[in-house]
Amino acid sequence: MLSKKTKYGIKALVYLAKQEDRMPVQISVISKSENISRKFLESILLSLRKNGLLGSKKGKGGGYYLLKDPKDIPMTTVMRLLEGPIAMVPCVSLNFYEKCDDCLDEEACAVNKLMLKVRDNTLDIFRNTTLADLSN
Amino acid sequence: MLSKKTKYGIKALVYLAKQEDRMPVQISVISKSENISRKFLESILLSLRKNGLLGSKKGKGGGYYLLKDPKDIPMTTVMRLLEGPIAMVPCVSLNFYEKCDDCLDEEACAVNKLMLKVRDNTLDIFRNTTLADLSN
DNA sequence: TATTATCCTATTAAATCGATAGGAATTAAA
DNA sequence: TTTAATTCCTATCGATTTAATAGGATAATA
Repeated sequence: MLSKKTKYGIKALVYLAKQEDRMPVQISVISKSENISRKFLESILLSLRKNGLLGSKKGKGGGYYLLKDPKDIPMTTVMRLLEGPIAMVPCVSLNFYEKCDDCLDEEACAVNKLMLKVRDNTLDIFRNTTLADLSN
Repeated sequence: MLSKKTKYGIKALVYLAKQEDRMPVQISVISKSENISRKFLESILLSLRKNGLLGSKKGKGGGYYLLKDPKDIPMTTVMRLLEGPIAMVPCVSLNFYEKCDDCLDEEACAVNKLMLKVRDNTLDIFRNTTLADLSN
């Protein structure tokens, strides 16, 4: 299940992607428009800034803005920052790989086999969808 | 992320699917073979029996067995019983649909749009993979 | 009757999630 | 130079979920 953090994060990023200019948008504006708890959204945007996706400006007229063109931000990046691994099990994860301790032979594991297929497909979608695609 | 319950459940089902005969297999046999906590596995198999996937027999020589031919058990069934919804958000779920309370217009929602694609692909894989496929 | 299993309910420790609180730091405008 | 607006940061909290364990009830076999 997708966490609310991820859900809200995507909505906020799409909101920012829809801005023609790159003027800062205040947290409260986004939170009202998207029905997201202001404080919660604050922490989400902060983490997206720390991870290099957003820029921010303090003080009056401040807010958050995208650092790159929406069409250059694939959903793989967004999902990994917000939700973490795209794979459903660590043993098929590209960026967060971990061996299972119960599993002796990864090649022979049914879960591994199945979830590898799912990951490949999901990855394909996220790679080929950008923030720009979602904001049209 | 896949829960251990689901992971263990799939492994146990595949183990049972590999049995040529339909003789009952004891929990402890599976738990040792697959490195799964015996008590935890017990509760998992019990729930699979209550949901009509497994049969059981008590007492000496007892255990669990599949009620159907592995090739007639698609992973959609298995996943829904063990993990619940296949969709990453309730608003794109076929069997567990729920409206988001923050979302006014589902059609216009970027998360909905994206996760619908993911669900379609994942569903396709689960529909076209049976327990028999995984036990080869 | 003894033994071997599943059945059932309850409990628990740890982790995660979603949200909130309150003030520090910074910037723009009056 | 002051005031208002806004992000920044850390800490905390309650609720839920997860993974696992415990212990006895029930049933089947030999």
